[in-house]
Amino acid sequence: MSNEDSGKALTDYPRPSVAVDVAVLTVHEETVKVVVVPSPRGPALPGTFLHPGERLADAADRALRTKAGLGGLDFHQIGMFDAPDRDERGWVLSMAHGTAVPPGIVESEVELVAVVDEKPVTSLAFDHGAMVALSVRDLRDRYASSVDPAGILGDRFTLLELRRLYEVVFDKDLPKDTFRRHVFGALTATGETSLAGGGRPAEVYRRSGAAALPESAAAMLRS
Amino acid sequence: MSNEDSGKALTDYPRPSVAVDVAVLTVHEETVKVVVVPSPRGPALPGTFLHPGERLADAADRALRTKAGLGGLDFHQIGMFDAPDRDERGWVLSMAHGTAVPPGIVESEVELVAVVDEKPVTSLAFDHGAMVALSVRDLRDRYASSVDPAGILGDRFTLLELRRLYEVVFDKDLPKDTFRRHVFGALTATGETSLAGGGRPAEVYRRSGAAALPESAAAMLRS
DNA sequence: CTAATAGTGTCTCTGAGACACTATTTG
DNA sequence: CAAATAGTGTCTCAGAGACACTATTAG
Repeated sequence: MSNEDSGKALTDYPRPSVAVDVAVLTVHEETVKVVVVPSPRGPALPGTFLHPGERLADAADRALRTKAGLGGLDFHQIGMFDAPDRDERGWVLSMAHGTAVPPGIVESEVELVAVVDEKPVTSLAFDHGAMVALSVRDLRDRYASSVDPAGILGDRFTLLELRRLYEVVFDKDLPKDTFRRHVFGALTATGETSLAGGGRPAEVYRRSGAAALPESAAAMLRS
Repeated sequence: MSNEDSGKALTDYPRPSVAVDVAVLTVHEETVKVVVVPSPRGPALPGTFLHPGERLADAADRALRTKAGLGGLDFHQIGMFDAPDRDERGWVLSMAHGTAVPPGIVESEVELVAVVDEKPVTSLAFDHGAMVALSVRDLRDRYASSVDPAGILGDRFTLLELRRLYEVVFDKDLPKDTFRRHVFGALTATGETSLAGGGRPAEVYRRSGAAALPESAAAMLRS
């Protein structure tokens, strides 16, 4: 905020309602998907109004718990959507948040909508489609500088699983040997192996610490 | 926003005041600086309360015009600051915005505070110091992918001027030949020359179109 | 054995960075 | 002329990407 508006007191202006909406992204069946919930205007992102004195991230958490059965995620602010006519019910600002989760923790009755080319394939209520688009870009930015920071794969995974995840997130094929050399420094081998592939067992890795990727990895991922 | 909160109407909740604050960055005398204005709590970013039905960017523009004599800039949302106790006068959320300007357009009576290591050297009111820090990071992100997108140098400049600007923004020395090869593709020669240096005249360039930099430039700039 | 997948040695070629040389001005 | 700055040719070395080979499983 600021110094006061030359004599205007805080209460002099009508205030907007402030809401939060959350784009919960995941990767399932080789596709980026987003959690949506039913609303009178069709599928929408889970959201809620901010309660008095509440933090935005707490409101986001509350919305996710009550509407999608998801709790304890960490949110990123994506952008404040402030078109005065974005909600016919009145003046409502909404802070869009983004997060990502492993597909397994989304309950089966929660609906997932595929996201292709940064756009949900089903059109969403309000300006929620634009929120999803920005969330996907944010996801890419974060995945370009760190190995699976949202833990979509959980804490143990093979290089094949990791590469498939990155191919879906960045929507491009990635060569296995080059990919391996780019991410290897950010991983720690667990000693375990996985036979999921059907051929030679794959080493199982976990993220090392922050799992930071070199700048060169971002160049590879963004083409 | 979202589907309504199960029966709660829009007016049922007390609403926060919503403010905007703007970190106007510039580069002057080899230093990143930020525009501050006086406030009862000491130097603060220019800001104001959002008027009914107003867009955040319009409020930001209004704050800058009335408090710093700057208009028509383009703003980037930096983050919503929402600590319930961030303003003792009440519950005030503030959307921090960032922008950058050529030093020449800042009127001489407007105060500039140097920003070192992403922190203003003078402590600012409220959480404005944190807003400045985030704005500097945003500035770096934007300058890493495009040539002087905010036009701090105006539309014509020599490579020396451009390199000095980037050295200040990224706080590191940049080799002249390597720097030149990284940015050259994003520039168009004007045919004019500048004698500002005192030696051989320097070619004057302008940004070509979007002036997008290659990914490799980001790697150089971020070390 | 074959098929399938995992992992790596190695080659090539690009290009980033360093160095130094040439070019063009002022005094 | 010397001094200062601008611009570039060239060398080297790292490393990205491609290819192909070896490794380890199942059947």
